[in-house]
Amino acid sequence: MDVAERKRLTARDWTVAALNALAEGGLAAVAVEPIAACLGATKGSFYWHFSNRNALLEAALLQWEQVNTEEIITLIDADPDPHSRLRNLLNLILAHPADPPVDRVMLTLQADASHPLVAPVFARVTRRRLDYFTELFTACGFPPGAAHRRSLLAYTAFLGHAHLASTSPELVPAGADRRDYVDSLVTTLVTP
Amino acid sequence: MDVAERKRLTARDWTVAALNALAEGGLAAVAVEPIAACLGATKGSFYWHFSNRNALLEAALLQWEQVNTEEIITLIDADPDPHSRLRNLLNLILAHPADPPVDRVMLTLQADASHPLVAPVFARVTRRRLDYFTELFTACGFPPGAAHRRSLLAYTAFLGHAHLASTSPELVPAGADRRDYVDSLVTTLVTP
DNA sequence: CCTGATCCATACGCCACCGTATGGTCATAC
DNA sequence: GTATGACCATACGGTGGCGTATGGATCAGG
Repeated sequence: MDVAERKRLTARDWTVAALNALAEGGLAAVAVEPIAACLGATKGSFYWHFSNRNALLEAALLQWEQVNTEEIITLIDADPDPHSRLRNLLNLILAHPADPPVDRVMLTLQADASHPLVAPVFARVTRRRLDYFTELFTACGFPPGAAHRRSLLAYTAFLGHAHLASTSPELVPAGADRRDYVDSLVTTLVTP
Repeated sequence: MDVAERKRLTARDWTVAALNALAEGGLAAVAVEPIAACLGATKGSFYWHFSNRNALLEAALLQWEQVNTEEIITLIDADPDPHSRLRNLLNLILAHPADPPVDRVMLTLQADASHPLVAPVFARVTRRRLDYFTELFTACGFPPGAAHRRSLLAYTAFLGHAHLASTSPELVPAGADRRDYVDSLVTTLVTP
């Protein structure tokens, strides 16, 4: 939670902390004073690195967009086989909540999706992810319409899975059950 | 938004307004004074009907649980054919956001799912909905394991669909596309 | 060492919301 | 008609977060 015993903070420290707060308590938790306390500092430090709360929010959102979408796509794109890419991606994003990367920010942000700073980032991320899924299904040989429909199902299943895993982790398959579930989902998405 | 020209308010008026606020702006929007203003009243009225903000929240959550889960289940259960029930249910909950009943409260509440008043209601609703899906697939002849897996896919697809429809309605199929999408989803869920 | 720049703490005013206290209004019972 | 109780407005103190101002600390270069 805290940053050990560092005396001087950097702007990045604040955006990381803000992103954690965002994942934990939603947009309302991105509050200067609580985050300062959590970092062992005060507002005086914050207002040196950022002009105001919105600037922090903006930086945190951009960082989220970068880390949690673009980096994952470049990671997955390393594999040359489209079927492998699809399987790897689903296996990654349908991870059990015990593993970290269920995208909690996407969920907590949903409540404030109409916020002027959130909306554009949100729209870009959604569009990018859906387009990538469509690209994957197209590479697997599906015609445009079918590829789009399947990408929709894949992405909504991911979102719902993240939602469920985040609020009722005990209802989400784990271990061998999870493997079976992912396998059957991949099969469902790739056949006919 | 407002309640026209009624002079006296009832407790139900407040819970309805609270539920609207919840769907619009999340848990933080369930604030006494703004809702009072929205109802054309003041706090003095509110604290006559409720002991405090938590009481209002609790009432609103119970009402949501009742209207948005139990009533839908009893509505669907009127049909004797399990396949029809499944189709009707999916057709209802995968409605286009232009139609009302996409469950926005479920989404905005997600951000504060760990709130002491929200968590139990949330857990009950999730469990109830998943159990009902499982019950449907069992009635359709699936063995327990498969029924559970399919209920999981159906419910997560619904959640993700609601999420997507709420934040990027233009990316969700409408009209004839929607019918095709629901049809293909029903087919996918009911075969093998 | 001294100085300037960087980084941060403290103190302040502001606003939004919670909850309380108190008194006013209005309908109905009698 | 007036008394009672249901219903509501106003005014108040308390809290927590935002943003500003100002000065203290710390470090690098000369």
